[in-house]
Amino acid sequence: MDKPDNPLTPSPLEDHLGFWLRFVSNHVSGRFRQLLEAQGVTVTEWVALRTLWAQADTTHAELIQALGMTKGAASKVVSRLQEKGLAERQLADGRAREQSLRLTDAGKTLVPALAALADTNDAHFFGHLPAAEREALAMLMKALVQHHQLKDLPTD
Amino acid sequence: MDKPDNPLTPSPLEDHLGFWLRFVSNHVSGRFRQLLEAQGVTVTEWVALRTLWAQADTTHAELIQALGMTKGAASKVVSRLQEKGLAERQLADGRAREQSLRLTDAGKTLVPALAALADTNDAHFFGHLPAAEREALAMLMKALVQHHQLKDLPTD
DNA sequence: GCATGTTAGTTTCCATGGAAACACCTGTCA
DNA sequence: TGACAGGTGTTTCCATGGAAACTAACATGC
Repeated sequence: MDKPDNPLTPSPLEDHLGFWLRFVSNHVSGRFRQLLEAQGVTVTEWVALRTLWAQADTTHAELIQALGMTKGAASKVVSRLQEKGLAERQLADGRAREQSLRLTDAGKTLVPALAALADTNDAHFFGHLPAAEREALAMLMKALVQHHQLKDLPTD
Repeated sequence: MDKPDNPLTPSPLEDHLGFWLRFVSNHVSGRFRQLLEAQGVTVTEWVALRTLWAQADTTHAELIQALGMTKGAASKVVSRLQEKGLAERQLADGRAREQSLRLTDAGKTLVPALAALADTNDAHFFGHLPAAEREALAMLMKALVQHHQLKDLPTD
């Protein structure tokens, strides 16, 4: 955090809060990725599935928003889910272009199982912390989001 | 964090600490990525440059460790840095295979500038927080790393 | 009705990283 | 010395995502 006293001796990576956040965050989602992998699903696909679950008929635009990806990438995610038989595209009523996205029965069955993995993973990493500490961390993250008006989650 | 009362209603993504960590972390490194991009460097390349800076003659193995990537990917990073004229490979004395990696003069000039960007970015996101809060967050992240024995930073 | 600009979604091209095959060096042991 | 096991680094192949070109449908004005 502190400014280097001398530009010739750049501050070490570990001096940055961003470094530690990224370090932990990458491990958390990395482990989650492995759990999902065993179910044949990527993290991106999980977010998409979770989004489609939340709302019966989801718009392509809404999915883009939820995934924080470009429309091209989002389109490909849907195609992958379709190939896996987990979701399907349907034409919105009357429209010949706008789609409404929805889970297949297989998708509907899978989501709760994957959600359990997400719960498990979060518990694995943070379960040992006292509730107050977890709450404080969540509050701080949300405050940062609020303070900087951070919008959608960039998948990166 | 809390277990869902009913598996049919999976807990929302936002209930997970991992979600918020990832949300913030991705924004932090996303913004940093943009800053670096203006200098023609990727985040991975920055970490590599910073590593080579810290130690005059770095081993390929040490770089792999620092980047948290596979040796193949690390090899490609070095090639990119070489093409950009920022680093170079040299054969370790006597050896015909083992390399010692080092910055070029251009690389040495660039690192402090990029380090300033890193400082700037961290300050941008966390500078408004009281020092105690920043410290607490850093401590918590380091404690998590310690508790779970997290090793190198997975680039993801 | 139809031309034209806009919008929704797809496809193509490129960059990056993991996995694994590959190429080659080094050390050891017979 | 010479085979061979293990280590070091590169290359190839594949998956994923961004950027932008592209396609098709829709709306609007004439």
